[in-house]
Amino acid sequence: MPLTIEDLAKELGLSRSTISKALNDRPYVSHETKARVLRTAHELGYQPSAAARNLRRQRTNKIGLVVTYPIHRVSDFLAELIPGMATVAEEAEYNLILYASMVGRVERIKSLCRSREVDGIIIAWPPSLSETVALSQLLADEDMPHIFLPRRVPHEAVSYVAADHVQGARLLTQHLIALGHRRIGFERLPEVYETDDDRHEGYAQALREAGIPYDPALVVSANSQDADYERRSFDAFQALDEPPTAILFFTDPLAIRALSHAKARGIRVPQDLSLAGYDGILSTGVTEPALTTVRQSTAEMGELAAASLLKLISAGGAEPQQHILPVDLIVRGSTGLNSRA
Amino acid sequence: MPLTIEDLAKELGLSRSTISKALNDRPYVSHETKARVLRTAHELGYQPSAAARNLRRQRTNKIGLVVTYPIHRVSDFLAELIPGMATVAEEAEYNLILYASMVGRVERIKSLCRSREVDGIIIAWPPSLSETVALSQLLADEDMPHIFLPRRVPHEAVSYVAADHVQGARLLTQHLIALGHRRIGFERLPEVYETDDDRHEGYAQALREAGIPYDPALVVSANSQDADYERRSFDAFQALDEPPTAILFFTDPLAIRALSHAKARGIRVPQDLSLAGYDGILSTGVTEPALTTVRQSTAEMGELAAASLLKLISAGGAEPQQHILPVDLIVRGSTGLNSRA
DNA sequence: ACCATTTCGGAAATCGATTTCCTATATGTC
DNA sequence: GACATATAGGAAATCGATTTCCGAAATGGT
Repeated sequence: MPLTIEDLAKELGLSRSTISKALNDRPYVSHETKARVLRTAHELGYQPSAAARNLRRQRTNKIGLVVTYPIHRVSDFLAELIPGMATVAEEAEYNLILYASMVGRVERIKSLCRSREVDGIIIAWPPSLSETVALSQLLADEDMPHIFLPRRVPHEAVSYVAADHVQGARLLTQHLIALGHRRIGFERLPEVYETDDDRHEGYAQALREAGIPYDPALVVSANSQDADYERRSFDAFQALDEPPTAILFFTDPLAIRALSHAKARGIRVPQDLSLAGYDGILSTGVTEPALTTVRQSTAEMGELAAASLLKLISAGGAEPQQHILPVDLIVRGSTGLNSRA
Repeated sequence: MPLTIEDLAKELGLSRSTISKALNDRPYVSHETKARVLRTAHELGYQPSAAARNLRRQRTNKIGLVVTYPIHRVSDFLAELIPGMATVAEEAEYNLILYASMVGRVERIKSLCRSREVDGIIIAWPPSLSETVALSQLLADEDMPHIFLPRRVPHEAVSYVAADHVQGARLLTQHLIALGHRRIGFERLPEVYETDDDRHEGYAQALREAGIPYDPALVVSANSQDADYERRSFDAFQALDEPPTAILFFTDPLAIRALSHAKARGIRVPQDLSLAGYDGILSTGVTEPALTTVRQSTAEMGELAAASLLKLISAGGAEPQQHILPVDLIVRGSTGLNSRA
C-alpha cells in the first residue's frame, strides 16, 4: 500500500536506479535531478521499505538485547541500562530489539544469528563463565558481533562491559576498617559467579591490606531461594563469641531487610552494628538510617555497551572491547564508628 | 554467508518452492519429502533470512514501543512495563523494538509507518490529548495498528490501556475521610493532563460524597521544574488558618520528600499530619513510617497493551481496545486518625 | 479403459530496494 | 577535428524468501 520506489520513479519519469542514487547521495546523478527527486520524495512522504533495504544491504541497523536471565528479576537494572543503550544506538541510526525470554535458549540465539535479524547482540546476565565462553565462540562462528554484560569475562577474546566489583567491596571494607571495625561480616551470593568472586576478593583484599585475619565464620552465603535464611544467618552472626560489628551485604535488599531484623531485635544501627549494601538502589536513600552502599553506574554501562557493540559492528573483526567501569562509595548513616573498639 | 534456501534445495536435489512449502507446512508436499526437508534443515541449522521473509510476507513480526517522553524520566515505569510486554509479544512470536528518542518527532513516527519496520506500535506517554488524537488519526491513515499508554484517551475510536486514577484518588481520599480527616490537601501535577484531571476528580468526588466542601486553598499544583516549590507549598499549607490534617501527593517522590520536610519541622507523621503518595514505588515500603499509597499494576498494563495490540494487528480493523485497569489502595503507617478531630 | 480430479514438485513471478553494467552524450586534450 | 574520459541515466541482476502457476503422475469414478 505505501509508496514504492517504482511509484516515485513513474511519478518523476525516471528509473528506479536514478531514484535510488539520488536518495542515497551517490554519484552520477545531476544536481538538479537529485534535488527534484529529494523534493518529490519528501512531498509524497516516500520512505524506503525497511525489509527490502535490509535484504539488499544485508544488514538491519538493529541491535539485540538478549536477556538470558528471568527478566522480571533484573528489571530494575534494565530500567537504568536500556535508556542509555537505546539512545546511543539511535544516535547511530540503530534501534534496540529486546529478546526477553532467552533463559537457556542457546538454540534460539543461534537462530537469531542465522536469520540475521540484528547486526549485533548485547547479552545481559549470561550464565556461568564456561557457558559464556561457549556462547561467545558460537556467536563468533556465526560472525555475529557481541558483547557481554554486566560481568567481566576473563578471556582475552571476549568483549564485555562490567563494573569494578573488587574495588567496590574493597572501598566498603576499607571504609569500615577506617571506622575502627575489625570483625566485619560479609554475606555473599555465590549464584552470581564472577561478581560474587570479585566482591569477596575485594573484601578479603582490604582485610589483608589492614592486617586483619580472614575469619570464615564471618562469611556466609545468601540464598535467594530461601528468604528465611537471611534472618537465621543474621541471628547466627549475633550468636558468635565475637560477633561482627559491621556487616557487608551482597546487595541492597539484603541489607535493608537486615536493618529491619536489627531493629526488631533492639540492635541500634549504626551505634551497635554497622550495615552496608551494594548497588545503590533508590530505596537505600530513604531507609532510616540511610544505607551506606556502592553505586555502579548502570546507565553508563548501557551506553558503553551499545557504543562498543557499534564499534565491533563497523570495525568487522576488530580487537575485543573490554571495559571495567569504576564504582562509587556512598557513605550514609548506616555505618558508624565501632563502639566496641 | 549463512545458508540460503537455495543451498538447502541444492543439497536435497529439490526446488526452492518445495523446500519452502515443507518448512511452512503447506500442502502439496509428500509426507516423506517434508520429513526429509525438515530433518536436513535442522541438521544444517538452516534459518530463513528475516529480511527476505519480511519483504515477501509484508510483515515483520515486530512491535514498536515508542516513548514520546524523555526516556530517563520514565525508566522506572518502563522497568515494570517492558518485561511483561516483551514476554507477551514473544509468546506470539513477536519481538519488541524500542524507539527511545521520540519526543516531538511526529515525522519520525510517520516514517516508521511508511518503512513498515514494525507491524504495530505502542505509544507510551503521548503528549496532550489533542496531539494524541491527531497522532492516532495519522497512524490510522497509515494503516498502522496502535495503542496508547498509560492514559485514557476520551475518544471512541482510539485504543488505550490506562489505570483507574479517578478510583485511585477516590480510594485514598475516602480512606482519609474514614480516619476523620476533613481538611485534606492535594498536590496535583497539571503537566500530566488527563491523569492529573482524573486524580483530582477522584479527590473531589470523595469529598462531595462525604459532604465536605471543596476548598481551593487546599489544592496546589506541583511543578517538576522547580524543586524548591515543594518546600514552599508544604510550608504554605502549614501557614493556613486551618491547615490540612492530611495531604495527598500526586506521586510518591513528592510524598517522600514531604515526609522529610515534616520531620525537619518537627511535625510528626501520622500523629500530626497524614501523608499519602501515589504509584507504590519500592521506596514507599522502607520510609519511616512507610507510605500509604495507591498501586497501579504497571506490569499488567504492559501485558495488556501488548496483547491488545496483537489483537488489533491480527484482526485488521477490529473495534478499538480500551482498557482501564483497577488500582489498589495500600494502607501503611503514614496515614492515621485525625488527632484534631 | 477413459476421463476428471488430486497430488506432487518445479519453473517463474514477486516483494522493493541497491548495485552493477551498459549506452549515449558531454567534456577535455592534443 | 579525432579520440579519450567523465557524466547522466536506464536496463537488468541481485538479495532470499514466498506464492502462483503449470505440467506430470497418481488416483478415483463409472
